[in-house]
Amino acid sequence: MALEHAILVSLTERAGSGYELARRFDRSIGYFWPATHQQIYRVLRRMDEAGWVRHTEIAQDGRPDKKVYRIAAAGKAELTRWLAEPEDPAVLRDGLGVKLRGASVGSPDVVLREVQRHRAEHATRLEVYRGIQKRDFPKPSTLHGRELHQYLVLRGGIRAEESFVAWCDEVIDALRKDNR
Amino acid sequence: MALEHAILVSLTERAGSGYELARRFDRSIGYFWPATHQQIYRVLRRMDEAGWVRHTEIAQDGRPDKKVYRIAAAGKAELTRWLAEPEDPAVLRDGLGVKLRGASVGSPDVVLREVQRHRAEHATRLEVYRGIQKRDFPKPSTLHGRELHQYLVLRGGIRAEESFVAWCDEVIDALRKDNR
DNA sequence: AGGTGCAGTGCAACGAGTTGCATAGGTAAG
DNA sequence: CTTACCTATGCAACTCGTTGCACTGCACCT
Repeated sequence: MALEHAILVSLTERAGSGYELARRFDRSIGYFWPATHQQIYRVLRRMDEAGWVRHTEIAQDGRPDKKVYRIAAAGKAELTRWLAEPEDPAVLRDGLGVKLRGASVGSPDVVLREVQRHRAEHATRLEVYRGIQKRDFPKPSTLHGRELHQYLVLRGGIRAEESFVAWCDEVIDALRKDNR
Repeated sequence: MALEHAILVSLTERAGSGYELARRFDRSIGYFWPATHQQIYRVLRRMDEAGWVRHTEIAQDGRPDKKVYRIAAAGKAELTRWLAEPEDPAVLRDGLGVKLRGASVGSPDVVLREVQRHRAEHATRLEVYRGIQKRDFPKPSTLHGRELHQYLVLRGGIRAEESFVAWCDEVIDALRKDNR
């Protein structure tokens, strides 16, 4: 259960409201640990009760009030504890693999089109990641500490998407040949 | 919700009991869609009630009785329907990325060791997959239909693990250099 | 004037996945 | 002889994640 920890990591980078955190997850951490605003609100409240974070209510005009959360000492301790704790490696869980395995039940053509769709979506994500790399990390060899770590996480995303796209191409090619 | 469909795909390959399906998931489909026996039993019962599968109780001596499930016409129809339905591409969800991003909160050394552990585990999985490839698909160019599809799914697993191992190596190298 | 979208927090219900436990007889190893 | 593991199914309780909805108010487009 790492959403708590993903939020804590994000809060060490800077404080923020539930809404802001949800946006941040959409744009960066969420590429590796997706979460909706609902989950984030619930976990923030839980962590507030546990004393891992503190919040300050901020009145805004023209906009609803917001609660800005910042990490507390107990939260930082928990984060440090979790970082040292071994975790099970992530497992692959992809419905496309299941569909491919079942392709001969229906018509393989239908599955082929689905693979093409997935290829396109993964290629789009890949381009987004590459854009971030160009903009935010133009000179990787000069990076250190936190920035280096952020860069390396992005590299993981890029590699995963590259590998996915390459797999789709292999599948598309093989299915086409088999169809003739 | 694809566990239903993963089970249906497995049952089209051959009939089996909940226990047998759980073993099968451990060894093959589960590499791409993990499931515990608990989930499988529950879903089998639900599908039985829905008429997607039928079961026959089989008495065994020396062993508990078992219920062998086979796919019904409604199940096959549902599977065909699902195969044609577009699905959201899988998202990456890896706690190691979160840890890496938080590495500078604790000591980056601790996270480095965790990355090394993950590298080893992924390398082991990769070897397992390569073993299966060698044993079951020695001549990929001769494959057609269902066998080809199974091979391609395995290729996906191999590519994913290769890419993961390569990423770990990149991270390990970069963290070591940054530490000096 | 009306619709869409953004900022902001939240409830309620549901579905999916995890963990611990129970039962029960057989077989193999120490 | 006891311990441990395998086959086989299942309940109960829980956490995690998803979806739909509600309310407020401003800004922008048509």
